[in-house]
Amino acid sequence: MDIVTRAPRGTADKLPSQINKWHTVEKASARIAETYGCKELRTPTFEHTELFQRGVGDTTDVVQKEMYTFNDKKGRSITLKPEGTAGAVRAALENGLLNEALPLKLYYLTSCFRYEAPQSGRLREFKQFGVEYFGTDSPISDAELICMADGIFKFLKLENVQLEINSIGCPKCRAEYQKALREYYGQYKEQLCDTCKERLEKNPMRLLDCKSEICHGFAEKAPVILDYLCDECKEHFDSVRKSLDDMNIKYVVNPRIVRGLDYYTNTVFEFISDNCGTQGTICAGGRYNGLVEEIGGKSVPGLGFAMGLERVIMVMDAQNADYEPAKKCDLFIAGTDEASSLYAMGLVKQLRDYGFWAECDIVGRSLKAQMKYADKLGANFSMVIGENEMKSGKAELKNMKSGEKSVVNIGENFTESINSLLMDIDL
RNA sequence: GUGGGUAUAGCGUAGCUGGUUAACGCGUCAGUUUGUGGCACUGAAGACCAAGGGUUCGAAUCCCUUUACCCACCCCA
Repeated sequence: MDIVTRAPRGTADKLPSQINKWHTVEKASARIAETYGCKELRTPTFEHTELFQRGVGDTTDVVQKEMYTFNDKKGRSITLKPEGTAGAVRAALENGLLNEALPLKLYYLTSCFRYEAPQSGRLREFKQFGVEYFGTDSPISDAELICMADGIFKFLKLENVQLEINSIGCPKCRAEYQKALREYYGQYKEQLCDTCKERLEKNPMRLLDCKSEICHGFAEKAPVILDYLCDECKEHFDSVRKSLDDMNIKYVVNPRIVRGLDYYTNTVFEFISDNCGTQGTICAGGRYNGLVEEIGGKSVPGLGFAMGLERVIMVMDAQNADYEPAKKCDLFIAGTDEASSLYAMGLVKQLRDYGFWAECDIVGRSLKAQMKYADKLGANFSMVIGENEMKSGKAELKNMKSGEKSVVNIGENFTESINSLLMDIDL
């Protein structure tokens, strides 16, 4: 196949027959976020590259290897957003949103772009639903945020989704912990895999989720971050846990969760399912108290999460979840000749003005073919207009499922005559 | 970047110990007597069998190369 007839690697068309799945998850997540007081924010698809270098972190894989970066015609370095948080923070700062009553609660639905090797549950363009809270440091807000994500999955009836939480502390206690990690892994340095040898200096926490057999083995006995939290961070984490318990939200503490984005502090969490290939994480997030300042604002605490919508849909597909049904045509009006087809078009227009999905023949089919087509559209009702009907001003409205017919006026008060009949249907 | 797999009509597949017009299901279109769909039946359109090269009298079928896609590692939502 020619390159122009093929979508770029790692992208996927969302076809009409599948679009109800997207509507289902997008509407559910947006509506639930709104019940938590979140307002929708839409930020540009691309930003200055520096924003992500600063926000996401210069040393992360996402920034180092996976960004779609290019120079625009004036030589500015531009990057397609690889995640949603940095742009949200930038927009909040730029537009003074943090100067109003806090907390500021935002949500967004957006495509993200990462240049990765595509596989199951991993695309180069993928869609995220995300939520960001700004201006609250209270552990209750961590719990509320997690509760929201949990609520979305419950609303969508996802099964076997496990919530894992951890705290990676503040910069102070993390430094202590990293020192301990370096000491621990230092004694096995020669045996570590090559990447881990490098990570040991730069970001020892990443050694914990290394999947090479040897490193993985060492991780089991490695020091645990939770033992190194300072009093404040420990108290925060305990409070978050208590709030979750109070809200009856089940979770497991997984001290090995290390997020790949630099901005996280304190609480981090993941919602995991084994129904989306080997990519278990369908939603992840946490607190990022240093990010706003890092990007150039005052010190304002923040926290948020992002859901990978393709993955959520994969899980729902695997679990045969219910999506909102595809819309069906309300009424098909068939014509028997040129004059009646034209008249049918006029009636259809009137119904459309009322908000109904009405159809008539626009390809010149025979009456029989029109009826077949009406059936394919899943039309709830059909009606045939011919010479007789035009003369008498009356036509038969046929319920396609039951076969019942009722007579309606097709003259002056057509819509009044038919309105209630169309509305009444509940097939 | 490293492995493994796949590539045949719009979609899903069969054919792959080489042999005349590449098959089937779904879908599309038309018809089964003229103004009524669903079911059934009949028929039609639609594929240079991913591309290029090689072996052979002859290749979708065997060999090589390339490309694309899928899956896994890595990393992440």
